[in-house]
Amino acid sequence: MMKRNTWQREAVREALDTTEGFISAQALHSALHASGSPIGLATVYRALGDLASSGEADSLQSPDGEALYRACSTAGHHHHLICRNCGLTVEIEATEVEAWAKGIAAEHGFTEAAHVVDVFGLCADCTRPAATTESPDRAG
Amino acid sequence: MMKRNTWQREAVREALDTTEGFISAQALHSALHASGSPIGLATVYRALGDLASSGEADSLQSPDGEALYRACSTAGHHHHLICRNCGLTVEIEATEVEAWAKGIAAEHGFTEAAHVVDVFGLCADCTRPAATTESPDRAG
DNA sequence: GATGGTTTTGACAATCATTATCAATAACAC
DNA sequence: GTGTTATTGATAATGATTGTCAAAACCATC
Ligand SMILES: [Zn+2]
Ligand SMILES: [Zn+2]
Ligand SMILES: [Zn+2]
Ligand SMILES: [Zn+2]
Repeated sequence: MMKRNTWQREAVREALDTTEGFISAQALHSALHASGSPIGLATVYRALGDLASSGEADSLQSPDGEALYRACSTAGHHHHLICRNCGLTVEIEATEVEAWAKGIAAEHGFTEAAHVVDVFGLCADCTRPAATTESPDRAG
Repeated sequence: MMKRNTWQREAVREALDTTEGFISAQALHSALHASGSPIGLATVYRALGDLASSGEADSLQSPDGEALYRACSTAGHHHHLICRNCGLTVEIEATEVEAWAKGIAAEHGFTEAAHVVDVFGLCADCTRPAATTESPDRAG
């Protein structure tokens, strides 16, 4: 079962690359359609799933259970600092946490420890006194 | 709009208390029904939502986007070490992680930082060579 | 360039968790 | 007890994700 290259997969990869922050499969599909692509929704789901499992994309569950994806720039294992207002995402290393997680697991007799570590907050821009009434757009 | 006490809410709280590890709204509803309670599904969802937002219960999103709940024994903010096989959960404090999260956020100009930090693994019991063919039950 | 076995696609149906409805019911202050 | 009002629950609605499967696209080979 050899993988084949299709413009659809390439389109998804590219769309994801040009997207700032995390985006849902639905949103990415809309974006592609908006830019004229006739790609199907199911295909976007499949492509994103593949990218995620091959490590080319990061994925996480939004608080309301939606799966979000993001082009992954750092090769190895890493985590994210995400602006909950504009979606801006920073890839971060968490050496301390890696060690801590491993330690706490061992300490309790757990093996094969994996972990979920994400930090959400307001980026510098979004922090500027919301007093200015205007707030940055949410998800492009 | 004053909150009222109903046997339904109490039932949910109790069911959650007697449950080891995290459980979904659907599963908790089934469990209640199984034990003879005629409580409605929507009510279970509402009760769990309330418990979670009042801090009496912890909640997290399972990898497949399901919301899971657990009676919270520790009052303050804390994290979890969860057995991905049997659901056994250990509440853990992580002073280091708190500091790290706060630091990394500030370092990047982020404010109002919150974080999601959970460790998944196999507990000591579940680690015993799966060679014994038999494995502990999943979710009660 | 044509051919053929396979993989991939996509329109649409099917799932499945969660939320919205809204009339009937139960809490509780008086 | 009575009235006001929050709560319940059967059911419909929503919305994301997955399954289906014939048609289309890939690509190694002729
Ligand atoms: Zn922002
Ligand atoms: Zn890590
Ligand atoms: Zn276990
Ligand atoms: Zn914490």
